[in-house]
Amino acid sequence: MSANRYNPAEIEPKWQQIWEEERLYQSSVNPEQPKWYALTMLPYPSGDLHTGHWYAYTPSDAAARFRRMNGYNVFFPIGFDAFGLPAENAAIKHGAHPARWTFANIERMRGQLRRMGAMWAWEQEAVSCDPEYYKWSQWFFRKFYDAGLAYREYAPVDFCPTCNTTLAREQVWGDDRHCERCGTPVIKKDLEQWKFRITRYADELLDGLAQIEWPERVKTMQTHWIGRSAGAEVLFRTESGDVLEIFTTRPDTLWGATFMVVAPEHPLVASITSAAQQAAVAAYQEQAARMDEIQRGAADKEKSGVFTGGYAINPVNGERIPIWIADYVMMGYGTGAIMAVPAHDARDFAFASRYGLEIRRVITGPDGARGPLEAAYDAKEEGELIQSGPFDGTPVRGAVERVIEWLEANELGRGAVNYRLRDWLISRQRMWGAPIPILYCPSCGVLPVPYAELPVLLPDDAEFKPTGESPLRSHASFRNATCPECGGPAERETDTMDTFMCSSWYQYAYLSPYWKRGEPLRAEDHPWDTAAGAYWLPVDQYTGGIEHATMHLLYTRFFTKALRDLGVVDFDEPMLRLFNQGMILGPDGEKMSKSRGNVINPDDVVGRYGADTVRGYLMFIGPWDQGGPWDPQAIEGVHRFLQRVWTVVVEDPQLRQPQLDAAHRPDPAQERALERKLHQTILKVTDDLQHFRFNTAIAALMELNNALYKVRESAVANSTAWNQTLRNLLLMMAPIFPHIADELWHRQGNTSSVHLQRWPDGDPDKAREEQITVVVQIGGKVRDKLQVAPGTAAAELERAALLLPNVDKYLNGRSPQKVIVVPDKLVNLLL
RNA sequence: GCCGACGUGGCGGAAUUGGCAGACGCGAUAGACUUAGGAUCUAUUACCGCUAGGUGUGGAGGUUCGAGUCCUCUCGUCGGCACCA
Repeated sequence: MSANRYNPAEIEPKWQQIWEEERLYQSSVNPEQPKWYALTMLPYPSGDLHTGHWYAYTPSDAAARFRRMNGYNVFFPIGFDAFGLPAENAAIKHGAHPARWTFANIERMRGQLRRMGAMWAWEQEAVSCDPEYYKWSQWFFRKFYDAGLAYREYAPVDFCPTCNTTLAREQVWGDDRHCERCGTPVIKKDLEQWKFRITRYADELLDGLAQIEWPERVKTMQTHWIGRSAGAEVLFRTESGDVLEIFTTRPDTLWGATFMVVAPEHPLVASITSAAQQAAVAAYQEQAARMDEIQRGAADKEKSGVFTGGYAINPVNGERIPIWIADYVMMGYGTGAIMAVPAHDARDFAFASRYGLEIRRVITGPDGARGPLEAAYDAKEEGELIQSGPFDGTPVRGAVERVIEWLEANELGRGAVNYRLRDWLISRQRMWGAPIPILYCPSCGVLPVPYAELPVLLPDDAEFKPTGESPLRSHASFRNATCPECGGPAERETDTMDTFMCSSWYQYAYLSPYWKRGEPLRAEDHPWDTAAGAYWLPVDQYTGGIEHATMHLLYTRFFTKALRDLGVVDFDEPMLRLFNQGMILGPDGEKMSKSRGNVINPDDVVGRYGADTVRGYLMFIGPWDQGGPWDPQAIEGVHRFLQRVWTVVVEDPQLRQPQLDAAHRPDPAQERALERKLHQTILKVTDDLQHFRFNTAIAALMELNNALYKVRESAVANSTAWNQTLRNLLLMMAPIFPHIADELWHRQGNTSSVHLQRWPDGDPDKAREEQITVVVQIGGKVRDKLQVAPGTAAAELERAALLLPNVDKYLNGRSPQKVIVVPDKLVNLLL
């Protein structure tokens, strides 16, 4: 009897095994077939799969399966982003090598991932901490180095005191500038660090957004992050004759500059400062430097600054204006110096108000106002320039461009563009990452490790101590090397690469994992199988969380553009389409966390309901990009649905008694109704799945099954429509509920997998209703309804409406002044 | 402070171009079947009202024959940026 009950614990492992044995999901290059590279952000092997993984992966699997049934050759790989700090922390705690911890976790997670029943191409799995993987990460570094895209710089950098490493700017989050990983506020340090010249691609990273189908949210975040602003660089001079260059987006307000502000760290401060102001300036500089360590940019803090005692000459009008230092001017942006135009800049206005500096209006108000200002007026559209020498009377709209031309003609400045984006800092003072392949030779200087000597391997005997320092620094045989130039002793770089480096190219690694395994590398190698790349690349559909908007998703775009310029790829963007799923929350609507005690363990729920139910429930909660709370009761609904599908199929009257009494002929109208419902469902589900609307697709499947359920005891169950509906229901369930679909598919007598079938075609003619309801309103209120054939003419609808008894009652002898008829929708009679 | 998204039953959420608000599911209520039911099946379930009917998509206005959907203002929640000149 048990064989006839829905028992996911029995059928799910069975089908997973069959699929794997039959290599059902391994796809290979086939030029005859359109390809679809479906990619989902790879997991970090933290040790346990959580509900968030299920929420990210099972819908993306359903989407990939749907594509496959629609005739695409789908490549859907998986791997592990396996470098990172937790492994190192575990090593310190337990004394085991990070590799052991990592590979044990990977092994465990492979099993958990398999239980999802996803169509991953496991044979092409890639693990980023495998030397055969990171040798290519190092090869890319070397390529970037040779191309001038990787460089070393001594500069102030963000440092996380908990992770004991520097971070890229993208990895510092929030108003308290905390570490993206551990939440600790970062501090500033001056250090020698390796960076990638992502800023070289700033404009292209902006422009490229136009050619990819990514969520606007992500595009906006990247646009803001890159922060392109156009303006001018203008050459001021100090009284002592030094050039003091400023950047401004409003060169049209140059005549309104009443003072200048330079960053406290500006190199000219010392020479500008007068003897009398020296003490005050030094004190302010010291205070600013200290603030840096704590929090310089506390947003609503009142502006402060100190007069240097020095003056500059405004090149456009020869005026002598005071130079101040203030911490609201940053050394890291523009030139670290600004002209202050308090009349037309809110920050300068606040500063000038506090210190009693002149506020000179140089743009009239929209109404022509020329009087004193109560607040900064920064409009660019209305008004004209005043007190601006040759530009008096110039409309402010377009004035920026005209002033730039004038500055260039007079050699006082030039048009310039600044970006908020900074170069990508990739050095990490941690052991568990890909070593940066660089050597330092006392006589030959900084040298890249020769290609043939890659990879620079991580030692397997490193000592892990809770000192906070990378074990590579104290590992003599790692650190001591031979100079490839002079053969003398050299020292190895002990910093490793940011793990975002490894994940910037993993979509390529999957094509031919561990390419050229064991072979020495050469500069002219290609880092993956070019035949596979030519067919599969770029990625057609990428899915993952939005938290990577300005990290991974920016880095991988940069990486691809850099590879294109190196001749490695021939396209501009790595991922053509992106979808960001939302976040699954605990039953209390809060983020799942151990401390809150609201964690749902996927292993438990899979054990109770099976993977298909969990998959379906996660997709049923709501729109995938919205996320939402896990409701431990609502999952029952999806489970019941599967039970009912099971019952309909397994207890199919035709399976029990194929020849029903000839007297029990199905009612043709009922049969047509079922067929209609089927085609409506196919059209709906097809459209929904194309757009990741799993929740409404499942609702439609439930409706279809309810329709079947309602007539299963009737003679309709002995009709072609019934058979067709049952068959197509299973086909449509296959992407979301892969196990039960295949099981029932076989129980229906089919021999090849449901996952090898073509997606059904919905027929709009068969889906069309025979009768539709047209609402009859009087004065906008629904008073009656008409049942008519679709497409009934407006005149006919109006005539029929006027004959309705309710209409007669409400009109009460009056005749409508106006009649609005929308065919197939409504008749509105206005009095 | 700036930018963006979102506010719909007790709950998660549905609603082409403006055209029957509340699909589907959870929960709830009643009944059936049962030794039992936290299984299953059937019915009901936005709110007020005995009915007729009225009221309802965060709030206030507006456009329209007609607004969850469009416009203006406003409140709330979430996310991004944070003196970027």
